[in-house]
This record gives sequence, C-alpha cells and structure tokens, in this order.
Amino acid sequence: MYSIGELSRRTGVKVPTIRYYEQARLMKAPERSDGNQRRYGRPELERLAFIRHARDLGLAIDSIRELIELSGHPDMPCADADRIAKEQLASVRERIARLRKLERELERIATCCTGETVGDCYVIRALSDHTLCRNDH
Amino acid sequence: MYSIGELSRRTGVKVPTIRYYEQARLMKAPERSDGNQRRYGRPELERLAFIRHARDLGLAIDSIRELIELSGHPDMPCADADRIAKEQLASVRERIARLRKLERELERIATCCTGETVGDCYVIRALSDHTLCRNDH
DNA sequence: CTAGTTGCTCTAGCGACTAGAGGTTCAAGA
DNA sequence: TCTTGAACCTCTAGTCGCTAGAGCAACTAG
Repeated sequence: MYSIGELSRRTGVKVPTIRYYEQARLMKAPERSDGNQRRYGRPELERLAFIRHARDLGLAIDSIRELIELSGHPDMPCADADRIAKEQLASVRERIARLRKLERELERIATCCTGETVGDCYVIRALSDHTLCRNDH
Repeated sequence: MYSIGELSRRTGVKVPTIRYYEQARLMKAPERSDGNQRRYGRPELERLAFIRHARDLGLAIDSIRELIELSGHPDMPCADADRIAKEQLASVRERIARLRKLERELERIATCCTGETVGDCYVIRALSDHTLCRNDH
C-alpha cells in the first residue's frame, strides 16, 4: 500500500495533481488509513500511469474519462477509442500547421530588424502594419 | 467616433475582449459619451489592431504591454523589441517540436488499431503500456 | 516521546478570455 | 415625442489543468 507521496514519487505526478484527478473523477476515491490518509495499490498506480500518458499525448480530461470508461468494458467495440485518438491526432496536426505559419512570420519579423531605435524597428513596424505580413493569420 | 460595437466590427475583436484589454491596461480608457458609453477614434483602432496582431502571433499580454510601452518611445534602442520577438520565435519552435513528437506517437497509436473490441484495441493498450511507445514524452 | 515530514481539506490564483445577470442608453420608426 | 429593441454599462463567475497556501492532523525515525 502506497501513500499519496509514494505514488507521486513512483509516477512523477505531483501530489496535488493526484488529488485533482480524484476530484475530476479520473481516479476513484482510494481506501483510507485509520487516520484518513489515502492508500493506493498497484491498480491505482497503473491507472495513474495511463492518465499521465494520455495527458502527455495532449488528451483532455474528458476524453481520458471516456477512455477509462471504455477500458472497463473489454467486450465493447473500440470505435470510440479510435475516434478519440484520431480526433486528437487531427487537432495536433492543426496546431502544428498554425504554429508553423507563426514561425515563418516571426522569423521574418525577428531577423529583419536592422534599425537601431524603436522608431525604425522592423519588429514594431510589422506589428503595427498588417500589410507587411506574408500570410494571413 | 466609434462605439465599442463598431470598433469590434471593424477589428474582429469581440466586445468583451476589448473591455478585457482595457482592464489589462493594453488599451487606455477611452472617452465616454454623455451616457457613459465608450467612444473610440482612429488611434484606438490602430492600437487594437496592433494588439490583435501580436496576440495572433502568440505573444503574451505582458509582452504586448512592453511593446506598446516601447513604441511610445521612438528614440530608444529597439533591442528589447528584438529580444521579445526572438524569444517568442524560440518558444514557437519548441512547441512545434513537442507537437511533432506527439503527432508521430498518435499516428502510430491511431492507425494501428486492427482490433474489434476494447479488449484488444491498440489505442487503449498503448495508453496502458508505456513500453509500446517509440519515443519519450 | 518528540520533532519533522507528510498528509488532510478548503480556498484562491494563473492566462486570456467568455457568459450571464440586471440595469441604462442609444437610434430609428410611428 | 414616444416607444421599442438593440446595444451598452458594471460586476461576478466560469472555463482548463493544474498550483500554491493556510491551518490543522497523522505518521515515522530517532
């Protein structure tokens, strides 16, 4: 049986975050010691690793709750799990595309400033004047 | 003289967001009508466009406030503006790199599921078992 | 037995908005 | 001039995924 600190050390998830996952209904309320302290076992450790992994992949708390629900019903079709993963992939790709546009724009802005003073600084001119932009955002 | 709704229409920035920028000290408090409604002119429209552009490029409110400060002093050296732009570029690149890792991982997870039920769904197995991952995250 | 660490609950804060309540002002038509 | 309805006002609270702190209780090593 682990204390919450022990579980934290073993998973790398901070103590308040574990408590937060419990109140967000990702972790179920664990057993308690006589003195009302949380006591965890192997299943909780595995679930926490699952949650952490999913969060690292950028999944929202709600999606993770859905996946946990699903994983409790091994006989159901897994179309929902597939959908969640594919949606997440699509959103990651979209974010990458948007960031790459920004990167190009910033690159131009940040490397073109040859002025010495704010008055002729390209960074500030570019921010003031949208028509200096190469693409839309 | 524009009302806040007019300014909103001309810039594409929502009305409550304009008020939020005012209380965040990005926009200065504008003149008011006899009935206490905000009245804007061309300078405010330009400043709002500046803010919007900077936000679209992912700059934080604090950085934008700093840039606005700077642009009010055209004789100062522009090293600070350069620094802000370069820092922003670096952080965008970092985010892109992280997202690309996630993309690869999700791609693998989301496209490899050939199972029919949750019990043998690769999506859920991959989330449960970190050792199935190709790279660290 | 005692000291020091760890645990508990509860509340509030972050950033950048967004939504809603409850009330006032404006602009256009009759 | 009056009325109607849209737009405006302030203030508060909610979003997401945590993080920080207060004030107290329990555990553990020496």
